[in-house]
Amino acid sequence: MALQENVRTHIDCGDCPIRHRAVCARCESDELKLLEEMKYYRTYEAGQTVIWSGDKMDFVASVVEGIATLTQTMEDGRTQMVGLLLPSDFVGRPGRDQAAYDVTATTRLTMCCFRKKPFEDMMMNTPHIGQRLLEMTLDELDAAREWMLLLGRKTAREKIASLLAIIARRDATLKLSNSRGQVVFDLPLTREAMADYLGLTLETVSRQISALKRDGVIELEGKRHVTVPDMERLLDETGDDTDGGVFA
Amino acid sequence: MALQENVRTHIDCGDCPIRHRAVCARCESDELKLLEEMKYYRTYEAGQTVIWSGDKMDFVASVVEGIATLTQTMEDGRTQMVGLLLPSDFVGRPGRDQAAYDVTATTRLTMCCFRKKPFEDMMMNTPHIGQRLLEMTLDELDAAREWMLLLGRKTAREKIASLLAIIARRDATLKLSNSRGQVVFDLPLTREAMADYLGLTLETVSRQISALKRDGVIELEGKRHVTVPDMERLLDETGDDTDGGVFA
DNA sequence: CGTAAATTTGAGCCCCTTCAAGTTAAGTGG
DNA sequence: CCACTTAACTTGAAGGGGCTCAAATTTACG
Repeated sequence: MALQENVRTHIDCGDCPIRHRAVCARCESDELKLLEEMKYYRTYEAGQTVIWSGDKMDFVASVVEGIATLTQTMEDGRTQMVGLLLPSDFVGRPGRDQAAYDVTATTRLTMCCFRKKPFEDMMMNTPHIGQRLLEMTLDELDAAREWMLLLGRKTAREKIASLLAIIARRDATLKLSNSRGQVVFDLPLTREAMADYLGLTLETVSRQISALKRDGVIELEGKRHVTVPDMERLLDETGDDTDGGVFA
Repeated sequence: MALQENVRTHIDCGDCPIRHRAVCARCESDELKLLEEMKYYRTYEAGQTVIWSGDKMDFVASVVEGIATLTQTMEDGRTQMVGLLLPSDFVGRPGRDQAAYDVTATTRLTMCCFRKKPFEDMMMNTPHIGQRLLEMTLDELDAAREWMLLLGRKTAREKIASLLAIIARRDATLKLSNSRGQVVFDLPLTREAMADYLGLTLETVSRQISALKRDGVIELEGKRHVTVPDMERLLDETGDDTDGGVFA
């Protein structure tokens, strides 16, 4: 079992939970057939490293289930998370054979991997994959730029509120709770991972979470289970446009 | 002349200085012909706003000459630059009709604009444009992530050194000076623009530039003309891997 | 129940910001 | 050509937000 634990039996693309959002979203059934042939599943335990920066990558992949992080590290150990990978997100870059970032599973993680060479060949011949990948990459670029604003200009309190709002919003769409009422979710990240995401120390993260709790913006059960009694109130704390934008 | 100053006569794609690096880089001559029909040039003076965030965008464009910035602003005025647009860089997003960021010319700027609808149609039919755009977007995403590390984890001194190194390196490739010896260039940005890029105040930028000058890392003539006597030394100050990477 | 990891909390300090003033540089009109 | 104006930049002094170092507390788990 030890050796086999990160190998999974084959799943039919038609039954895949990320079928309509992943890089394969636009593929026709004949294209899916080709993908079926080059794909394989791998699973990782929480905390396991999926890829080390600089490693040779002979595959690209989609996150099927679980959460992973993309991080960059300086020589002296300073670490910055540069991406949070959720189900349907894409890992790896066609045309590059060495990983640029560390990829780490923060929960149990299942990935749908494609052997790189066949995948690249397919990208050349079928536009649907490249089109979808472009769309996803543009979305990621927008997310990265939003994060640049957070890292460069927001206060610690605003940073925490922003992170909580993002997680809350994501969970709200999944659980279809009324997004302006009470929202409940579990933090998928440790305080240290949050610090690495927000460009803070873990102590500051802890202090600001305590402060938000003290001020009634959030409620905590244990360390990870969060209740947001008033989403509007949390959004006020992020520093972002409140109205959500007639134009946005 | 006032009304006409931002309109330019037609330039043949074959003679275009960014022909081999822009979004059109992979196009065949028949594809270029199609682009010729939907393109037009516009120029802007230094300081002029090209697009306001939220504006309706009926075109996408390539920077032909000059430098522009992409910035995001919070309600209270805090601003963060999220991109620096150099010749051959692409502006706008196919499939989106409202600008997500402010675009401002920092020098005299010439752009090659494509009417959006025809451009999008062409992307559907000719893969070369989409392929190149994907490549460029992935590069931008990498740049944005490198910037996240800078914003989140670097000190003010390291931030300044990193910015100078990027500009120096870019100018070095253009002027083919020996990249490990003396490098000379002009800063294309004001202190305030640098501050907005680096997530600092303009006072801190000024102080750190003075400090680097005092320490002999750079020499200044006037406010904008910079000489780097020892590029290696400057790179040491950035906090990045010195060796440049056997693996990188 | 015991150990280690995750988290919280405290105290002091330092880097960067804020506020303020002074200096340099680049026009502009007389 | 020079006074005037304004934007860009530099420098100083003081304060604060987040960091560092340290210890206590909670939680997870064998």
